[in-house]
Amino acid sequence: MPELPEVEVVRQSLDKKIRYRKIIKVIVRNRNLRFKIPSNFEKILNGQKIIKIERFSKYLILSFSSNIFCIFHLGMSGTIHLVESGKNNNITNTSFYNSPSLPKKHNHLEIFFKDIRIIYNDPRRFGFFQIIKSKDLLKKRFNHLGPEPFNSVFDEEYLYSFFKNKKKNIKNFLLDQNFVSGIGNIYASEILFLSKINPFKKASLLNKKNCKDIVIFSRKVLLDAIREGGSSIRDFKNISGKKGSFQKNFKVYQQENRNCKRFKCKGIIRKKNISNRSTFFCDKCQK
DNA sequence: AAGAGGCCCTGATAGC
DNA sequence: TGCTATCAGGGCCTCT
Repeated sequence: MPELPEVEVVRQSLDKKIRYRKIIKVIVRNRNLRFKIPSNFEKILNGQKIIKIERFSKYLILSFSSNIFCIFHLGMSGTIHLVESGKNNNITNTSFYNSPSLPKKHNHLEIFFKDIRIIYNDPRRFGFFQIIKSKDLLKKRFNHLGPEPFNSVFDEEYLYSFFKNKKKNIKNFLLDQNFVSGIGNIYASEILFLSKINPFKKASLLNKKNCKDIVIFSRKVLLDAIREGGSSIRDFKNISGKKGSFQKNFKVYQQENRNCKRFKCKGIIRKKNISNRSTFFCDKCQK
């Protein structure tokens, strides 16, 4: 479900609601996620004070005052829900499940604060929670990931030299988190459209102008999407249940058979699979 | 070493 | 009101 913009929207809303708060209770209802939630998870989190909520790529990071960290990932279908109700926050009270905005199945985890709790829901279970015990280990955990598009390291030269002798197509590189972190299947198609690059194009064939455009439009698309509250193509919502609106700005994603939106372009938007992920592009203006 | 392919899971939707 | 096939915003592992 979430790419960098959606995860950032979740981070921002968590920051408003739970920063500086102390965890007073943790309930794990289902430990089965990508990695099993360890049996001492509740004990470790209980009593921790959150001093920061950060994000790297599509990962969220809770920093605790005791210098340990909890990282989590939403996978394809993970969502965080906020329950703000002093009265219903008694842990023995389950009536809040009747709230229409809260899912009834697949609630894996609940974290309680004074007057507030957050619930992690994940039908497909590709998300996960992990405890990281030091700053060094946190750094190591993300060591294999490439820079985010916003990082100054992610520039024309980085792309151009990275692509040298690479036979893979450019779409796959945008999805390769070792090359660049945070871009997912939606934004990859959007970035390539704005850059006028065909998603099937071999990376080694891209010139410097192509590389520069990818840098510029990666940043633009992700920033615009964050400003719009993310994209809600199925049911992405921020933690308070508000939908994002960037899906209204899609130029190619889910626009199969529509006319190309580029000024004076007579092309048609096509959908094709690349590595089993649907890929949208204009058959005329993306070379 | 790079790259292709499969797999982890449930749910919504399309087509018969 | 059935069944089956396909697809979905991610990432990791294995094989060649």
